[in-house]
Amino acid sequence: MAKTAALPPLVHPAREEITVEGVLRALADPVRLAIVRQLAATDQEIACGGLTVPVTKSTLTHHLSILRQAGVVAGRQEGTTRFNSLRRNDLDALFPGLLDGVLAAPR
Amino acid sequence: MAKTAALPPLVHPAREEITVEGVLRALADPVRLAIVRQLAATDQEIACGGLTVPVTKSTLTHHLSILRQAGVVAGRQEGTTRFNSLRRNDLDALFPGLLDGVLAAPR
DNA sequence: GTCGTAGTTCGACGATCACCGTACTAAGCC
DNA sequence: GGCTTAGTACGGTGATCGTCGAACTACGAC
Repeated sequence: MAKTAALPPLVHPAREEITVEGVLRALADPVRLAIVRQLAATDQEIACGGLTVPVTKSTLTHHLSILRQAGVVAGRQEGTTRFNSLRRNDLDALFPGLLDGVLAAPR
Repeated sequence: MAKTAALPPLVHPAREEITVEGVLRALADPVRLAIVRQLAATDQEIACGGLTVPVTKSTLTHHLSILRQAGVVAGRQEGTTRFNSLRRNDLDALFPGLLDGVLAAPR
């Protein structure tokens, strides 16, 4: 049948749907924090394969899914590649200072 | 024998010992977030019994212990009463904006 | 002394979570 | 067509977590 629009269900919460607790929960994991730091450091999209994390692909997918559902990162599909970016605007608007405070941390 | 100094084992991490991840983990729970919000709202010490949370005393003790170990709250013993306060200075110094961002959240 | 109050400690239980390997789909290239 | 690469979906497992009740300690008042 109509074949296309193949991929992108890719659900993201609207800005109003993002909760502090969800964001905190998402950030409260070393792997996910590392992902967020990398996204924040480059300030541009990074494909899954471009992220440096000490877990397997399936676990990485899991973490990205959590970050996406929490509203921390956005995903954009292009071919077989999924580009991830930080939803800095939304987070700064909702919780001003939170992200910067986290990223300002010593490590 | 030497009778006193009865109280304060009560370990708190030094400011340098506080980690972002620990703080995020501590805040990533509805009950603990409620505790922090109450402490921030009154901006003064609150005894365990003065906190309004939907859990039993033993669970409350557990949550306060986690918050204390993470460096989010400080505990001061006085008689049988334990007074808890937010370590706002330390948190603001380490992660400027983090706490305010969390507290600024809609709910 | 006895009693009540404030809070902690100790299991224990159920739920959630992070992690993995395997199997799978989709796109691009030969 | 077949092959490879990018990433997801599906169990499954072991660990951690939030919760509770019961037993306990410490202080204060009577």
